[in-house]
Amino acid sequence: MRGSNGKGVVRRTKNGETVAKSINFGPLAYWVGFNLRMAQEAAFQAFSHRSQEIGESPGRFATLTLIARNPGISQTELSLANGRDKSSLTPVVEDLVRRGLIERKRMDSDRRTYRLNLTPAGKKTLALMTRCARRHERNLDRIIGLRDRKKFLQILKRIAAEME
Amino acid sequence: MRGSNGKGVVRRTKNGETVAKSINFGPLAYWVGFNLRMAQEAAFQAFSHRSQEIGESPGRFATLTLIARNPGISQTELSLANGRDKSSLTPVVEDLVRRGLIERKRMDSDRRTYRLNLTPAGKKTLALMTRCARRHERNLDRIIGLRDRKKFLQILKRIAAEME
DNA sequence: TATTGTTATACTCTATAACTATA
DNA sequence: TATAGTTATAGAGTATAACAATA
Repeated sequence: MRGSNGKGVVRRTKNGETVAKSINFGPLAYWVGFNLRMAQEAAFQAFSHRSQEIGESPGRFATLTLIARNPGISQTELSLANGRDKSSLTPVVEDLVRRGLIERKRMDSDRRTYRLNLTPAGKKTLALMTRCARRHERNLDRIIGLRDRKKFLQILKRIAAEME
Repeated sequence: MRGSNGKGVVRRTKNGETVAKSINFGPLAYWVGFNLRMAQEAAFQAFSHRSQEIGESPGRFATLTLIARNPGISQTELSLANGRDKSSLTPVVEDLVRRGLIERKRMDSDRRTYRLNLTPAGKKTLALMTRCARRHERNLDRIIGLRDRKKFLQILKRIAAEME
């Protein structure tokens, strides 16, 4: 959430002036849906910036982690695992192969299917991104507070699982 | 989160079969960042579907609410309020004017600026969307539980405000 | 010179449908 | 016929930079 804090807007002009104008957010202020989106955008953007420092994107991180944890996973399984259509995965896999982070092997038992695995370079990159993610998580933990973290996570999982 | 529940993937084939394959999410399972994204996507998509029934998108809803609550707001103020660049707002405002939901008036004191206001039709549409959002919120409340709602909302607001 | 809003343009991420090759 | 993965294509949603009108 850039430039907004839920109560007002702070605007900075080019010559360094600061102009504050109070904005009424109405019901948006107390609705979970809106605040969930704002929180996610802020967190996602922060993680994006960290990832950029090592030349990767948040999406690549999830993909590499899933391949690392499920060696030999197929593209269809992978696309189901993160809830995207398999066609969306094609350019991602292509990019990761091109940059030598993963390798694809045809299955012998079913030659339509590819098995995906990390290369040593992919493992190295994943390790870098994982450190990056841990710093990000520490930052989130600081904001959330350790006492409430478990409950907060539980609720997020329930929303993802039970939303109609 | 389609097809995934954080532990496994359930896949339905065309002839009605169900194939379950267990997926290891590794650290993604307990990281707040990832689960925040999954929760937001699930909630956003559910709200999208509800909105579509009345022919609007979630983004239009926030825009209309901000105009309703801040009559005469300018486009720059509006774009700052929801953290987007003003150029992103141009096609949105254009669309809302074209469909007769808002009106623009040049300010007399500064003729570069437009004041935005809802038309009666815009108020009617916003009322519809607000009912739609309340149903969505009730669904979220059911999942979160009333006892934890306040705390959960506080944490979301802190993340949006304090994320680096 | 600075600001408001527009335009031109491009990028990311995603989906649908039609395709191929295999089964 | 059905499935794995690819291609072509399109649609949201967003950003940056340059611009005209106005201040």
